[in-house]
Amino acid sequence: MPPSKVSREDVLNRLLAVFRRHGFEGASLAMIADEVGLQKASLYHLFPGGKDEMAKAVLEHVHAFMEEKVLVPLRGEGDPATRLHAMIEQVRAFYADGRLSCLFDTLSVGGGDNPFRKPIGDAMNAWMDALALVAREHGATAAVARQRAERVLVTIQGVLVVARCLDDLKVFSRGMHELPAILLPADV
Amino acid sequence: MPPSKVSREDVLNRLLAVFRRHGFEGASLAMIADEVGLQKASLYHLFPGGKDEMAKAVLEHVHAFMEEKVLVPLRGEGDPATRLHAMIEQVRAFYADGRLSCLFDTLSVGGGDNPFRKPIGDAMNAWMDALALVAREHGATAAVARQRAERVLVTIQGVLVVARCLDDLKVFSRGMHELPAILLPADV
DNA sequence: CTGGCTTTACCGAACGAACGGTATAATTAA
DNA sequence: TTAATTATACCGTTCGTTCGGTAAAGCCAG
Repeated sequence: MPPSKVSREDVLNRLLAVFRRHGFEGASLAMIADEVGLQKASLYHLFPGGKDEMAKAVLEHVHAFMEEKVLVPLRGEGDPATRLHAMIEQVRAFYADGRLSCLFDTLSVGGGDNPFRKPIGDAMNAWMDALALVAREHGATAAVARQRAERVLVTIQGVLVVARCLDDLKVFSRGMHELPAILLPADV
Repeated sequence: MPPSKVSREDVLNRLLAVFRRHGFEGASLAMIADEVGLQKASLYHLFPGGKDEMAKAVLEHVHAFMEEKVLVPLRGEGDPATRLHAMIEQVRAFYADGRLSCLFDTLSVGGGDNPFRKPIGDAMNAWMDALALVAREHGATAAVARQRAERVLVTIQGVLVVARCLDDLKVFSRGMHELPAILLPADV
């Protein structure tokens, strides 16, 4: 067989870049093929299910990435503050300091019949669980921990949208800076 | 002349509903015509500039609505807490308690060449200014007031995205509940 | 080795459908 | 009649998708 022009990892990362930037409807096959560096027909060889399967695969790819780089460290050893800071650095990198949008945001638009909603919800819930665990270990009750974890996710998604709308990366930086105080406040 | 089937106000509100739900690329003219209750040709009579002009008009419509229902009350008389609560009620209604997405979010996806970015940024800045004014009157310095106003906007945008991704309206409600503590904390 | 066979990765060309957009005629209150 | 408004039909383009086919690497009997 001929050698792959691009590894599957690269293909998924480039698909991620297109979908997070233009959304599902906004990303045309021509645009995708151009960005990935393959012809449309080649994309259908890799993803027989077409555009839907590409987006699904990207969602799974992001989930695996998050599991490895975010959730495992969050659930790991060390004191809560250190683990949270590790997550924050990964989040900074993943969103390029606020320059890139969240795939969950861009792929969750559209009616409730949107087939991406469920995997997105699952991923977000997993993220929230891992954050709540850290808050619990810091001393919060289960209910309070969950509330604080939710605030962290709300802040991350919020700064991404506001930074994009205002075209101001500092909004993102400030938001990241506030996360420790949100999840692990000094009093209890 | 034949009577208008729908008032311009209605047309704009229905356009708003389509764009905030499906985004710009996701909203086809067929879908728009169906939702608005007009034929495509009628839409082009109302908006000769096509889909772009429709989205621009919706943005202006939202801006005018916000100016009247949100910014003016925010800048008006009465104590800061009362004015903020008035805004929160308007926000609740505008987003249908979290069921509807933010037009700024759905129309700001895509590259930086997106023509809607500027009006969106202007609208958000105006909103932030009005919020900062309230915080200032509550006793905060200009810098702190701006920071708190930013947190309010981040929270609103954040809960909208998270509520949509988790399909959980309570996220929105909880976020709205926290806004007074964010903009007008008890100390200072 | 070696030749043929299979498998795999990829591409050019084309498909019908839907896209955004535009003419032009029909309709209708003033 | 007239002018605003809507309806029908259609334009060229792009959409997502499919098909037939090419070429390179692995496999294995001779």
